[in-house]
Amino acid sequence: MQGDKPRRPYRVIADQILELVAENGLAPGDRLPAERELAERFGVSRPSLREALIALEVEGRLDIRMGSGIYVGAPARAAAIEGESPFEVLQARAIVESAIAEEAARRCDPAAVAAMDRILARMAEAMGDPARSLDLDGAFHIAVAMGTGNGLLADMTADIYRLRLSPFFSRLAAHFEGPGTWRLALAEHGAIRDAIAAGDAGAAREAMRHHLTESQRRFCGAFAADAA
Amino acid sequence: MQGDKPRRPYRVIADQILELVAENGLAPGDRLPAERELAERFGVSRPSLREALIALEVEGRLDIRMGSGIYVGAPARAAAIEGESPFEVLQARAIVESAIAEEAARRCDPAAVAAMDRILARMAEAMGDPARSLDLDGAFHIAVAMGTGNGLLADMTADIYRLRLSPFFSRLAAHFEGPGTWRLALAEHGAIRDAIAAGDAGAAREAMRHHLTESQRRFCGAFAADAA
DNA sequence: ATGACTGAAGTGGTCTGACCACTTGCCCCG
DNA sequence: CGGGGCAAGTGGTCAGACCACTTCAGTCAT
Repeated sequence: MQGDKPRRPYRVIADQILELVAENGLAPGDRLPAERELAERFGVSRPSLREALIALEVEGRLDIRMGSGIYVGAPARAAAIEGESPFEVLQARAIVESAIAEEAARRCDPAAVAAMDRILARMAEAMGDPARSLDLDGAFHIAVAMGTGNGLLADMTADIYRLRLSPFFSRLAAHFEGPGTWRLALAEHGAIRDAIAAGDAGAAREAMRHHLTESQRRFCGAFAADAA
Repeated sequence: MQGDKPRRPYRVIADQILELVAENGLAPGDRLPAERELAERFGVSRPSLREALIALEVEGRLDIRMGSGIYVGAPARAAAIEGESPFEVLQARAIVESAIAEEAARRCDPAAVAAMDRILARMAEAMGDPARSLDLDGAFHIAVAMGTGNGLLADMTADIYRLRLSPFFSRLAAHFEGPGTWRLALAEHGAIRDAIAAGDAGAAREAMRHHLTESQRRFCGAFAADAA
């Protein structure tokens, strides 16, 4: 049972770094202590510390300059990522991905449909494996976006999906995701695929909205159970 | 002037990893070679290789499991996409922002409409100032997204608009943006605002699509002039 | 023949200590 | 006062060792 995925070790250190930033009231552009000092302070080796720093840099929270030091990054990106609630994520997905599915149906690209088919086949095989199911769920949504032939839309879909994968969201989702719900999702995916393959823009839009609305409904049920 | 920021060393290795994934047709869930093998293959030390792996994990492109291996991550980004072309940006905007305008009209939030009004008034005053017009254009689109009451949608709108502000895009756009076109844009914005205020979802959707399609048409004209 | 347990091999995670490349600041000289 | 050089401090990388975890294969018991 996958349950709660253990936290990545570099995450633990990364959080300690963020706490230090907060405690010292460091603002964008302010300099953190040197790696050697941070490593000693947190009681870890420098390579381990660096892993955490790189994670934070990738997220835009830090800016690392060779020979110079480590600086607090520009806030815009970081703040945005923290702020979204699961409901906002789901709502945004319903709005955006419905429009994307509609466009994919207009274009009706056989290669995209073939990719969806491959993913659906693998989803069917992966029913007992929640992590795998989740991976393939994301891949399916990206494949739909790829069906628009617009790389930016695919990127955006991936970006929203990534929010779906945040630890908080995942912990709650674990309550309602199982073979039963993945079977439902698979059927809903199939309906989306069929509408796109048929070039039926309205149906594709409705199928995607239905899928994400149902997902939201399932999620709300899980949230209520979590609160109880 | 920031110029070209030198590439982060772990990025270089990360890109090599992504190439390897692409060359071998690896799909989500597929396993990569072990760290030791990858480090040898790329001619780097294992800690350096790990830094790249962690960057890719943070981005959701890889999934690293202790004792098990490195796997291609959930929503593999459309890796082939280098940079979004202006046409892709405009198309994506038409698709996504139309859906957003539709949702804003459904919600019909008076505060959002008031915000749009304020921006439109300032746009009218700013006709002779292209930079100001551009700022206000962006602000208007974000205000529409705020009308959905969904912070993530507002963020996404801001993110796409940011692409609109890229140097390449701006250079081309400068050919067709002037008081005449800003007057047209203002009128189009007005139509969007009116549809949203009236709670007419269909009209809002069409007004936004018309605005962005017209913007695209104006842009295509500029592109042709640039090529000549 | 099947299932469970154990051990080995392979995996990622971490450390130490050394060295390299880059940046910044200070001092000296013209 | 300005420019150049050097030292100190910074991040970047490496090699080699060891640890914790996972997976798979083989063996034993039922």
